[in-house]
Amino acid sequence: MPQTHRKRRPEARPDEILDAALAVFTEQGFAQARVEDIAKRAGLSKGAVYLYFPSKDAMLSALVEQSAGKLARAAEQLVAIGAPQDPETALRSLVKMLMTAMADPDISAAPRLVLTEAGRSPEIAAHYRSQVLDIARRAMSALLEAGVEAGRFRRVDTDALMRLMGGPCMAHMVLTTIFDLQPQDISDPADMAGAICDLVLYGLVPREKAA
Amino acid sequence: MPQTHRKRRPEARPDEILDAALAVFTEQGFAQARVEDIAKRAGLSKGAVYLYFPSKDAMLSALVEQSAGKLARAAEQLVAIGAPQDPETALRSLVKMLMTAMADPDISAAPRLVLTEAGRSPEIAAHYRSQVLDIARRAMSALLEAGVEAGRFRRVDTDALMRLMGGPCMAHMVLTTIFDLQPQDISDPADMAGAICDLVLYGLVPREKAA
DNA sequence: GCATTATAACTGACCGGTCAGTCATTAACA
DNA sequence: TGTTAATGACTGACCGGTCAGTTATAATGC
Repeated sequence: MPQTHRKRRPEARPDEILDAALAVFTEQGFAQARVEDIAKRAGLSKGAVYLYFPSKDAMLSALVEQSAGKLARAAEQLVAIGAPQDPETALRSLVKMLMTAMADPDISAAPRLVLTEAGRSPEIAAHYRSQVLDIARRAMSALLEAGVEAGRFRRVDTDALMRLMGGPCMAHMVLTTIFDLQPQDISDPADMAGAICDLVLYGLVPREKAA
Repeated sequence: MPQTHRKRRPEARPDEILDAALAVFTEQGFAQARVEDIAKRAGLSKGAVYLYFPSKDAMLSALVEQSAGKLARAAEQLVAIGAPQDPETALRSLVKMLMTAMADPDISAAPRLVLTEAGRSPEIAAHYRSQVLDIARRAMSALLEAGVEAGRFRRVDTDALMRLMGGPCMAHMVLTTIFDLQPQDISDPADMAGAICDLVLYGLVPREKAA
């Protein structure tokens, strides 16, 4: 048997397995994904996977843990830098970033898994909630406060604003990845982000006719 | 009635089975739900279920088919009646209805199943897309057009507006049912709908400072 | 009315396939 | 030679779907 010299790299294994797991979970969904397929893709046998993870569920948890917060922290940083100078531009950048991220299957893979699997696993839900939703909420709250302070924003409800910005991004993800709408059927994420920010910033009712 | 052994009621069976299926799917998720449990809950044996449905998948499809469109048609009707007279109030009513529906676990059960299972079953996705999304889009488009005609709304992008109204409702559903946020952790759906409509109608930027 | 036959609703043991997780064994090093 | 990484055949549980058999009800004959 020709020696595949790809052995003895225990340090790198966990990440390799998680990469493979993300790919297979994304392609097949968690329940349909077979551990053996994950192992194959990582260049291992099934048994070896169990040297690094105690169960299939643990792989999902680790995956969520790894990717959860990455995006939220990026958003947090973007707000921290941009909001004090120009809250409006910061808001636009934030939505554009989020929308673009959700349109990218690689980036949205983990949130998508959470969406479909969190109902089955309360601990994943709780983890995601604290690691992502809470961070995002803090960032949005800070952004809004900066805008209000600067007299650029009305003092509105943080949660309403958060859902108004986050909801459409989630919708974009659902439409493209779950309902499988193709790019030609759906607006470019950056354009959509722009249109949504325009609407939220300036309102549906014309300015000259404000009630 | 004297006969507690309620048997032989073939006419009522399919609906009884679907009711049971919805309950079990909602509690356990589709993959985890056992056909035998559905049968038990419907007061039947597993075999009998297969007299009425050819497969477990068929039960899910029938369920989606049954409930899909109900909400969309209600929305369509609400718009058809309200939009010509007062587009702004119609929009508010529409969002309130949607948000309240998504906050009710019984009503949102089917959409939630679609969200988690559509990725696995392209035909369910396609069906939901044509029966619900397309109807909703037409209604929103008509509402927007009526408002523009009446000079009450700016002419904005239909899809952006749709996502801006639908996204937060979906978010509400996800937060309450998937992340299991309790009523005390989250705004009342009607209040949230009001806050969101206020924001979208009048914009985040104060009127007196319009750019 | 009552007995007999026919029919359709229903049952639940069973089959076949799948797959997470285990473990005896082997290969690769030091 | 001892240790560690890795293998993959195997186990056991699970569950969707089937079907031979059972039972309630209706139809028919007398």
